[in-house]
Amino acid sequence: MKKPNKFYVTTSVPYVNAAPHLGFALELVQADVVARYRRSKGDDVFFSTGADEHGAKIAKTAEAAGLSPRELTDQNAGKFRELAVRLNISNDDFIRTSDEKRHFPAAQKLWRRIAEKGDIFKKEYEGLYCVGCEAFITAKDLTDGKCATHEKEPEKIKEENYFFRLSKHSEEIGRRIKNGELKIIPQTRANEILSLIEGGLEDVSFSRPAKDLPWGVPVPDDESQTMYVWCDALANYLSVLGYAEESEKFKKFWPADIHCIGKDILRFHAAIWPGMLLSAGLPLPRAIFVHGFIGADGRKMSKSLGNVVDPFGLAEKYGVDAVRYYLLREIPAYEDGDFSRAKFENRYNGDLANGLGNFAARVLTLAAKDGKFSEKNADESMKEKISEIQKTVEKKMEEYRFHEALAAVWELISFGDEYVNATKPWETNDQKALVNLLIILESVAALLVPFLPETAQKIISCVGRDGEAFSPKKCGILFPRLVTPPLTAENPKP
RNA sequence: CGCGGGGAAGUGUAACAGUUGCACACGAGGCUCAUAACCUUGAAGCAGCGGGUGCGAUUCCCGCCCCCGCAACCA
Repeated sequence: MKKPNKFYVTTSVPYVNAAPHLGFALELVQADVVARYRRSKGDDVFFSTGADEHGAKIAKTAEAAGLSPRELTDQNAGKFRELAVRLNISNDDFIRTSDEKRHFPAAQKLWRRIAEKGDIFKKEYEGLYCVGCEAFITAKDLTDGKCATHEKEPEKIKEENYFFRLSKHSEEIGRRIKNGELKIIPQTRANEILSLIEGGLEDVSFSRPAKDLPWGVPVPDDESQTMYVWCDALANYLSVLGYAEESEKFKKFWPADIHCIGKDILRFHAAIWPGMLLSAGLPLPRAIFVHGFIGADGRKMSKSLGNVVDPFGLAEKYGVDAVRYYLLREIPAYEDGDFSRAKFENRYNGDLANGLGNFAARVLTLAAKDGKFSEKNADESMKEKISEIQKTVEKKMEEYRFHEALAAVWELISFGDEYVNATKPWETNDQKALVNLLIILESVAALLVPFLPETAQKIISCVGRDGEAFSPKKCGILFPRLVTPPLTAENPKP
């Protein structure tokens, strides 16, 4: 028997400075589809997500809320964990960077490995420090020599930090990306990062004085310094597997087969992270999948605009699979997308209620009347279409084009609807047609398992296959059609 | 000259050097198993602007305009 492939998929670890929003829900759902798809192909999958919890911003937010950083991050990380549950995400683990037992030793071990290679060095850093921001700022934050947000002149401060010699690995990183050992999807993102590397990567700041940043992972053998984000947050991909103790899990699953990330953190994952791994002598991830951002009503989603979409509320109102469907179908996998109530309800009614739901209902109602069927009565007329769609879905999934994979599945639904109209089983009671329809419906459901696990399962159980026999039963309404008041001049908002 | 992405029916999208395809919405017809759903069919785009190369450009090249990201911790 063939040993199953191992497959390690991750989301990034979101910064838990605030409650999760729809953008991270997108990442979770995309990674989940990958994980479920690989499992369905027989791979041995490990799927991790988690939370990035350190840094000055968290410390500040906590203070403002009258909480300790620990209290705040417990609260917020809890929400992210809950989001994964709510969205029916099949992650195998959830790693928190504030986990002193699991994460700290891994991050510190990685640091030591890099240090042993001579790639960490101390350097005096001189910069403009704004007391209001409690952070270093750069020239672009200045207006008339003053901090744009606090209207104060920044002070010149000298600080001693550790740096990581990223520059040394520049060429090798570029080489690996070019030859496909580190694949970046989509290609445009690879081009972007390559052009950056072309210019040579600069060394990056790797620590902060502990007095300024007490909330973080201590630098090994130097209590006066705390790790800056890179060696801390990125190390989650190792710590979740038990890197510190070289566990079996780590040996089996590293390197990651795919990191799912947002475009904003591409640089860190495609430049700094590979640089660190090269230095530490660890294999590089095989691929990085980069999704875009979700806007709301055509604008950027942001707290200050007050248009942040809450994924919990959506799941509550429309159901988990509806949210998953929207994210996977409406948002182009490689690009930015948009969320609006109208678009959501359009997709819901058009594709889920009228499309999938209605097709399932009509087939099952027709078939349930007669009770029992045997696959032997099926003919070949629709087999070709089914296998064509299966092939398309497979191909699209290999390229992580989730929206196009779903579009293909809906082609099969449409084919099924046409088939019902053409064969008129309610009139002819044609057994062959009914079995064919059950098989089409079953194929649709099978293809949807990674995308809409709940719904797919429901359909599969209603189709009622037992070996070659089917005993279908009515399924109830899968997605009740939404009735919205018509948009009129007097009533422009639903 | 910082880097990159994009401008196509009302909206959203795909492919492509050779009569622009699809989806939703809209019009007409059909059907009645189904969630007023489904099927057929129609109308609707001189492809941001200007130039170049070609027998021929939406597609390749150049310039411009507009939008949007990134520019070392916003998913």
